[in-house]
Order: sequence, then structure tokens, then C-alpha cells
Amino acid sequence: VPELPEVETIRLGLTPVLMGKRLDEVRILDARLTRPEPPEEVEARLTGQRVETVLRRGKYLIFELSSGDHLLVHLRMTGSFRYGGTDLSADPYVRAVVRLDDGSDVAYRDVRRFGTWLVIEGDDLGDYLATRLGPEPFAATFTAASLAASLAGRRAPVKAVLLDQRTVAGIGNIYADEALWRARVAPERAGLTLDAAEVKALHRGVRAALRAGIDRQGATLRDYRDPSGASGTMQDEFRVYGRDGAPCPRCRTTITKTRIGGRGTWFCPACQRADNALGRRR
DNA sequence: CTTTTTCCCTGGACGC
DNA sequence: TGCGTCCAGGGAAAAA
Repeated sequence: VPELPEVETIRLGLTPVLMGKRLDEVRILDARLTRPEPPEEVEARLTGQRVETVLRRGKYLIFELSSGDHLLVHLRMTGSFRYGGTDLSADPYVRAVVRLDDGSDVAYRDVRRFGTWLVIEGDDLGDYLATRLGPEPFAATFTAASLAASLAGRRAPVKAVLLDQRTVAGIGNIYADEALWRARVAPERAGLTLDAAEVKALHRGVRAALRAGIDRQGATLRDYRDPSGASGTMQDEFRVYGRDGAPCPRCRTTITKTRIGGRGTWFCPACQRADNALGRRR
């Protein structure tokens, strides 16, 4: 499941492969990828362009093209890029292939076909991202105060607020659980019940969880691989995600699995408080 | 405005 | 061995 750390790892892997290269041929093999745009139109807009830079915003990969257009790729559940290594010509899950001007191919693979390729004109990129994404977690604009503002008045579970990309960009189900564990906050707590100290802890928890993931080149559970085919190692460092029945690494209490907002949710029922001191006194 | 639900997609795990 | 059911979950869209 590519979240910010996985997408950042992919960005780092693709940068040396694509920087300054011209896209000589673009073949989109699955029409779903560009929906509602016809694949031929996207192929035409990409073909012949050079890749100026490879950027990331939240979970989006952004390929800046010499035409001024941007290709926005969202990997959703199982999207990945492959470059070099094994022959993918017989792989049924390759959904697009791009031939570079050095003769090599970059393949886009996606088992479940949730991923999207979208071409956006230069001027429209800012608006497109601004309406969907809040601050980057490591930018100065993501602060305890901005997080507090996102949580204020929200009766939804704090985990749901974290998964809302307008709160902070790039968190998915895994890093939401990991951040809440680090902050010692129970995922089902209503956003508005967090006090200032808890918000501060959560702000730090978000950054620490994402930083750990980036440092370990992401988490490989089922499908995720970097462009060279390598796995990440973050899955070995999970504190709570997927660990129901195992002891909490902090207090040894058995980790519990529940369901919040339709998502599998793992937490420690002992050291992640279901209410804060204020609530208990009332 | 917020919150909840449904949908999209496929492979793997599991029960019988 | 085979078949049905559930689960994984990001985000768009519709419903409440």
C-alpha cells in the first residue's frame, strides 16, 4: 500500500532514470488508467516530451514535462513502477509502458487497477492539488496549530481526520495507526476531544512514523516494490499495524484490532488512552 | 458544511 | 479440489 514513504522511495528511484529523458513512445494498455480521458489523448500529450523533474506531493507522483504539462500518477492500492531487471513482457498486470530516448523501458504495473494517470496543464496543477491536499508533513506549514485547526469541531474519529488528505498530505491506513500509537492517542477518539498536549504529540507522531518509513524505503506487505524491484523494510518495524495478538512494544499489553471508518485499525488499548484527563475528570 | 456509505478492482486466505 | 465469502483500502461520488 503506497503511502508517503513508499511514494517518496519510488520518486527517488525514478529520478535518475527519467530526469532529462525524452518519452519516445507511450503505450497505455488499460483504458481505466486515464479515465475519463481516452488513453490515446494522454499518450499524445506525453509522447515526445522530456521529463524535467520528478516530484511528489502527498501520495501523488508528479512528472514535470518540457511542454509545461504535468503527469500526475496516483498508485492507489497496488500501482508500481519497474525499471530494468526481469522481463515484464508476459506480465498481465503491466498497464502502461514508456520507452525512453536511450531505448530503455519504464513499466507501470497495477494488479487492482485503482491507479490513475492524469495530465494537467501547468497553470492548473496548483489548484488541483490545493483543493485536495493539506500541508506536506515535513513542511513548515504543518504545525501543531494547523493540526489543531483540522481537529477542531470534528466529531469524526481522530484516525479519520488523519486519513483526510486535507489535514496533512500522504498518510494512509498504516502510518495513521503508527502515528497514533506514537502519540499514545486511541484512534476512535473524536477529533475535538484532543487537548493541546495530545495534538502536539500527534504532530510529532505523524512526522516520526513517516520519517521511519522513509528511512526504511517503505513497507512491503503484498505488492509494494521500488522501481528496481527491491522491498522496503518498514514492515519489520511496525509497532501496531497488523499486529493483533502481539504485545505492545511499549507496555506489553496485547494489541487489539478494530474497525474505524471501514478500515482495519490496530492499537494498544492500554497505552493509547480512549479519553484524556479532562474527559475523565468530568 | 460534515459524516456516512457505496463503488471500483483482484488475489489470497479461509470455511465447508 | 472447488466454490462461496470476506478482506485488503485510497479516493471519488452519492447519500444522508
